[in-house]
Amino acid sequence: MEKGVLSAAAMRSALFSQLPATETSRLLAASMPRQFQPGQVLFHQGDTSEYLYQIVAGLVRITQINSEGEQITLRIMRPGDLCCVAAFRQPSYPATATAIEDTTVLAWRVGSFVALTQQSPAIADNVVCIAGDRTREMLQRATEMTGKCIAQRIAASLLRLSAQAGTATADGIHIESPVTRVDLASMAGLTYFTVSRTLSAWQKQGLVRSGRHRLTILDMARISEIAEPRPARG
Amino acid sequence: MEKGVLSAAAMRSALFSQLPATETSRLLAASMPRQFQPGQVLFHQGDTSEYLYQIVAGLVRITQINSEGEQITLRIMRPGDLCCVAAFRQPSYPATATAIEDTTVLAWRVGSFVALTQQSPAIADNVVCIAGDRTREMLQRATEMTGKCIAQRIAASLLRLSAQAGTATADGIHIESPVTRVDLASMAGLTYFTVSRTLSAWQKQGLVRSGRHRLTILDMARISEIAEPRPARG
DNA sequence: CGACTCGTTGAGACAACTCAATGGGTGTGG
DNA sequence: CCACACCCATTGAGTTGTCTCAACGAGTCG
Repeated sequence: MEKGVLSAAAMRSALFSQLPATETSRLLAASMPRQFQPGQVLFHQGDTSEYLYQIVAGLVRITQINSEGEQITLRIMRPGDLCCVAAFRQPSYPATATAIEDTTVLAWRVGSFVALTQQSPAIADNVVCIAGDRTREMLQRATEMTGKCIAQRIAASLLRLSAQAGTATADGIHIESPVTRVDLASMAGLTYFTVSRTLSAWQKQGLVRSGRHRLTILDMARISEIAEPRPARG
Repeated sequence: MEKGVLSAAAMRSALFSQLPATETSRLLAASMPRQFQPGQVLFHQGDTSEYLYQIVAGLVRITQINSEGEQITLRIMRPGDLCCVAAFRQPSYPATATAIEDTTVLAWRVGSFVALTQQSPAIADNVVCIAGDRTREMLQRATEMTGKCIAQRIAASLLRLSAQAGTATADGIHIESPVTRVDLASMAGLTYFTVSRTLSAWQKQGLVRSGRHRLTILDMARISEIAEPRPARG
């Protein structure tokens, strides 16, 4: 990918949002473009945090190992997302990031990135926004996981997944190849089998269309309703 | 509480950490001390976010309503904690905060706090640190909840609770009155009864001492081991 | 066309939930 | 000072729902 295209793509992101031109160029100047192939790991859980990544193209799966030794998919990162806010001022990465498509990122050394935020209130402000957003999402996720009803957890994970890795089509939201129901299961903290059963049932009801390596949400409204039975207060 | 004491207490916190004197006084000048009695609500989930709070004394329970309509305890906030980072640049509070002891806070209007962070890189830096920390914690929590084994979830919640609301005694970590096993159940996403059963079993093994409105962790090491069976990989 | 992989489905086991009843502290009023 | 009532915690029995494991079916690739 060419440098101009790369920075153009990067600038449509929360990190670069509403930044004065000087800050934008400082950020870009300090960044290093890097490429990852599917399966390549950007960083491992527990590694000393050296780099921050802004995803420009591709898809990245963020996983954590739970106490039973299973890989839990926390979220899918897409172009525009900043990886990983939780490591920002921490000694080590809290999770593992794996490219699941050909992925292009801008990388910053943690030290230089911190220096930039300290020099530029505008950048710092954007980082704070992103961090708040991410915290809120994880808060939400932690709450969702406490629900007893499995269908709700699957529906909630499905919504999350569709927002993070879905593409809109005529039929509905389409979730493509590298993201399988294995991801769905590991996001919802369930078995494979249970997810498969639930999706089968939903398919019979016309809520989703599910197949080999692909998944389409046909009736977004009802999936949302399953995830959140009583329309959220507030 | 007197103003001097109040600010002295506030300054031993992540928000004020390593702040130049000018920033400290600006923060303090913009703050308003407020008092809450047990049961009083600092803010409700879904309310427009008007204030940020730094807890100076007391204890605050952060809860969220899950899709089944149950109150989930997300964490307990203690003196030094900043409430709530997740609302920082968000239109509404993502959770409800309730005082569970007589609680003193410093409050900032969101607008003036944002202005301060935009003027002061040092403050912004601290906020980012706090947000990163909180995100990491919730990330961890979301992962813990995916575990099938109930004992692990209870143990993990117990550790979290003891860190957030425990006091060290000769016997072990003591978790006192306003935090009951109802909290523990709602943190772990379990029923009352299941938590009670598990704690009984642990009491027989001498891991905890559990009673009316009080709970002491006697064998921290083994509780940790239950929470994290295979010592976390690095 | 055959081998392989991914997804579905079924039967049985087991663990947590539901609900009800009992036990034990704590505080109050006689 | 004792007895009662109340609240919190414990325990038990039955039910439900997910997990485990195994076999089957379908789609994909060579």
